[in-house]
Amino acid sequence: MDTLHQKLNFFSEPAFREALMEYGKLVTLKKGDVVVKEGQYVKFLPIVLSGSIRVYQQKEEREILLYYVRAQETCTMSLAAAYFNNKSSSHGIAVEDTELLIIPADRIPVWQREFLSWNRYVVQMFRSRYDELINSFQKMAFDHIPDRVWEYLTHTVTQTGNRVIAISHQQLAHELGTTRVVISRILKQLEKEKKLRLSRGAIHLS
Amino acid sequence: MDTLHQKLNFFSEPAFREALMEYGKLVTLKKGDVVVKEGQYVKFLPIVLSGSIRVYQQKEEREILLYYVRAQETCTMSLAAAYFNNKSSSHGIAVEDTELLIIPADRIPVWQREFLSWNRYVVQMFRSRYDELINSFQKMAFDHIPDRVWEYLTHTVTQTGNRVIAISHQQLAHELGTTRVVISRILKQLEKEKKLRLSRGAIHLS
DNA sequence: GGACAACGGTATCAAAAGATACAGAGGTGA
DNA sequence: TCACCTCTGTATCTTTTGATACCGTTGTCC
Repeated sequence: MDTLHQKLNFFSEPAFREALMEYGKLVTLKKGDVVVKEGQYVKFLPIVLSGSIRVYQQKEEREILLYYVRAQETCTMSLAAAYFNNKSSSHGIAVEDTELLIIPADRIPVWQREFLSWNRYVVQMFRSRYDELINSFQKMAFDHIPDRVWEYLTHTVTQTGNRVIAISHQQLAHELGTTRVVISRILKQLEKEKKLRLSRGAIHLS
Repeated sequence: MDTLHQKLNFFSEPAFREALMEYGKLVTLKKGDVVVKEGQYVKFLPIVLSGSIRVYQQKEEREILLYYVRAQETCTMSLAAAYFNNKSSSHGIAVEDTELLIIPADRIPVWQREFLSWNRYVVQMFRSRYDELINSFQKMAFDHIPDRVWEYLTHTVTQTGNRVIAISHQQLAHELGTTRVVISRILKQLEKEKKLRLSRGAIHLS
């Protein structure tokens, strides 16, 4: 088991790591636990140490996946909301067992000015979230669903290092913003092309 | 003609306005002038005082509109690039005559820590750009093109306060990421429904 | 006036994706 | 074992959107 101090050394400034240890509180979440709900004030900013959190918005029955917060990342939606003391406009749910360091909201503006590490970290996070979103946007706009499905699958395999993806067609449809029937159709086609094998609740890439 | 000082008083901190006046340089652009090109290093951060700049990305023949930088706003893409001394991944072009205050890139991390006004401004800008993009994303994903066209038109009318919109079908198609024929079809339909009148190069809302 | 380019109208065809419906397979718990 | 729920396969039909092609109009520049 790594110590907290070790887990934080992706921040280069020692003084800043000290501050994180002093003000941060370690929290452990079980898969499915809710981190934030829409409408709640954001009093603590989470930094993920291990595991991952799914952040999404809900508008009139529709769900929009914004991003996953993974190890060493933070949630920019929470950050912005906390900074201005606004309510959250998103939901966050742990998709697996997750360790968080939570930071009191009032530290944000202080550290923002005090620590270069933090400042760079924040700008970097905003930037990469924005880039991610542009990317999804572009795919949504220009790529056909079969391509997006295939990309999702290969991407997941490289991420997890496992050629077996445990997901139902329904969930996958949800991730890509379409319907189950469409996904089943496409997956079946991919199976015919020998690119994968289907089984109940799982997809095996070839 | 407003003085520069007056134009900057959307920043509340007087000391910060002083810094802006000291380090910033006023630049005037003509419609069509290029502000940044993809691949260029970003040495100056623009803050728009009047007019507007269109920021977009170009990927394999496709164009993605990111946002317009309008009065009192800055370009978050430039900000992030400048902060990390990266090349720009976007293009920026003045869509009308535009006044800019340009700030040397090295001021950004300094002011970030020195002035609360600036700090809040930056976070606020990141947040609203992100929200905008989520919004477009959502519309792109769930709304049909006719609805998006109509929304674009009414939105533009309220923005400009003018019921006449000077835009060609081709341009409009471009804005919404579709083709001219589709737009012509839809506009004709809206005209039949008496919601607007068409003329060459312009659309008159009823 | 004539050449030319941008703009707009419309028809036809094809592809992509969504909606709906129904059936069967697998797993679980009483 | 039976009831029940989730997951998957598949067929049919419709809607939406894109692609292409062709033509007339308008405005501009020599």
